[in-house]
This record gives sequence, structure tokens and C-alpha cells, in this order.
Amino acid sequence: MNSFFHQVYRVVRLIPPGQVATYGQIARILGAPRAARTVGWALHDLPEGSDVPWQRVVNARGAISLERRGLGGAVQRALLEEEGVRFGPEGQIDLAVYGWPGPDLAEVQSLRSPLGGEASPDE
DNA sequence: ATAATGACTGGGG
DNA sequence: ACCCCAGCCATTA
Repeated sequence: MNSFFHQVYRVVRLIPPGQVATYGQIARILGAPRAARTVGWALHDLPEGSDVPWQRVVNARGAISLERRGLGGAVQRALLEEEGVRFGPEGQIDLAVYGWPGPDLAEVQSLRSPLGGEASPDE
């Protein structure tokens, strides 16, 4: 399945340890700048044993959205701290420091294509 | 095909 | 700067 969800997973897998991206940023990379909520849903749909580093995705404020829902946000925070990400007094991450720059423009094209590695000759 | 949902975001009070 | 409200979008029922 080459759904939007799958594309989200591809991008998230590119985020290196010690860095974080926002839902909106992922959406923007995929060409759907207003689909931030859908990105969050994609991660929600993620199975436990997946190889997707879901913990590296936070909201635009640099905070963990899971914590607001009262779920295992502590787990996400612990995983990030293990990677070297430091949290502010309000439990917020300084995106200017730990924010992921994003993939190269060339990478973006392959991310949007049906195949994971090869880019298709459109646009 | 229509309606509801959600790990979001930006703007207004 | 903080809280609240309405918009947005892909997936599901």
C-alpha cells in the first residue's frame, strides 16, 4: 500500500537520532502542508514493533502531544532523552537546536514516489 | 458517497 | 504570552 501513511513512515525513518521533526513539517515535506493531523494519525496507527522512530515526531511547540492525552508520553520523552535530546522546564524541546533540517530536495522526490528508492519521472 | 475522527496548526481574544 | 476555536486532510465506518 502506497498510502499517505506509508509515505509518512518513510520520512520519519529518515529523522536521525537526537533530532526531532514536527507533524506539520512531515506533512509539508510530503506536499500536504495542511495534513499535519493526518500525520499524527499515521503514527497512531503504527504497530509496536515497527522500525519507525515515532518518538522523534513532536508538535509545533516542541512538546509531546501524547502527554496531553494522558498516554505514555513519558515513554517518548525517555526515548528522546536517551538520544541526547534535552527538554526545557516546560517539557518542551528547543526546535532551533534539535529540529531536523529535513531531507534534501532530491530525497523529497523519491519519498513522494510509489517506490521507496527510485524516483518516478513526473514533475 | 456522506459523516465522523484525530499523536495538529495558526490566528484571535 | 496563554487559552480557545475553527479549519484542514486522509482514512474508516
